[in-house]
Amino acid sequence: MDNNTCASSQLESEEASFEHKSETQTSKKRKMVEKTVVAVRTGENVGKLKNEGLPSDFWSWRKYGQKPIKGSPYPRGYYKCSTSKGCSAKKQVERCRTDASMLIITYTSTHNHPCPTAITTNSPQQPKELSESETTQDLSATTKEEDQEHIELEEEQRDNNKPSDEVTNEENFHYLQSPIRCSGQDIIIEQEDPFKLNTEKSHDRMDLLLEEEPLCFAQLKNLSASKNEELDFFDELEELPMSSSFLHFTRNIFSDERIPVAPS
DNA sequence: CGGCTTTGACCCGCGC
DNA sequence: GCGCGGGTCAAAGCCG
Repeated sequence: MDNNTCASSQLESEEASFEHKSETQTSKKRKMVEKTVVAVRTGENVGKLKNEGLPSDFWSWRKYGQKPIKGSPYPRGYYKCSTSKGCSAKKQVERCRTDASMLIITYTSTHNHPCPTAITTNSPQQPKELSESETTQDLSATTKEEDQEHIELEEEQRDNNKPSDEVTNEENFHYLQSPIRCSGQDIIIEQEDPFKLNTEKSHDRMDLLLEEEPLCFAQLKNLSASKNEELDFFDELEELPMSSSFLHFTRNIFSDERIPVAPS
C-alpha cells in the first residue's frame, strides 16, 4: 500500500518543522506541535501485556483512543498523561510495520508537572517499577502519591524551564518531558523511522534500519563497558531502570549519532 | 464505585 | 470543493 507515504510525509513534516523552528511554535499548522519520536524494542512479550508491551516510562498514561493506521497492520494508540490532571502531555504508540517488536512512540506536548521519578532523587537505581511487564498504571500507583510531595519543589524549576539544571541532575533528568528529551534539548529521535521512506522500497529500507540498530547497542557497550548489567539494556529493557548510563546512551545516540536513517 | 479501556462517531487538516 | 486520513471525544463496558 502506498498509504505509507501519508504517514511518512506527515512525520517528515513534523520533524522538519521541528528542526527548523523552535518546538513551541504556535503554528497555523495543526501538526506543528512539539513531538519526539522514539523507537523502542519491546522484546518477546509483545502483545501479551496490557499496553501491548509498552515499555513503561515514568508517567502514567490513560488511553483515550485507538485508530487503525493506513499502511500498518497495527493500530495506533493515543494516550494522555494521567499522572497529573491538567497535564496536556500525550503520546502515540504504534508498532513498526515490519517489526512487531518495535514500538514507535511519539510524545506530544509537555508535562506540566514534575516527573514522578523525582521521588528517587538520591537512589542510584530506580525500583523495579520500570519493568516492562508492569503497566504504566502500575507505575502511577506507586509514584503518584510521592510525586505530589515533590511537585511543589520541582514545579519551580519546571516553570523556569531550565535545561541546564536538568542536565546536571541526572536523576531528575530522566523523563522531564519525555523519555528521550535529553538534557532539556529537543532531540528528535530517528532511531527508527520506517515512515521516512516514501516509496515501496520501504521494506528493504526498514530491514536495513533494523539491522542498524545493534550498532547502537555496540555503542552503548563501548560507552559503559564496565557495567555488565547495562550491556543488556535492550535485552532486558523491562528490568533496568533509566539509569544514568541510559542517559549516556540516549545522549550519545540521539545527539551524537542518530540512528542512520537511510538517506533518501 | 471509581478508574481505565474500548470503540464508534465526529472534527479538522491536507492533498488532489 | 471533495475525499481521505489522522486525532479527539464520549458513551458503554470491564476490571480491581
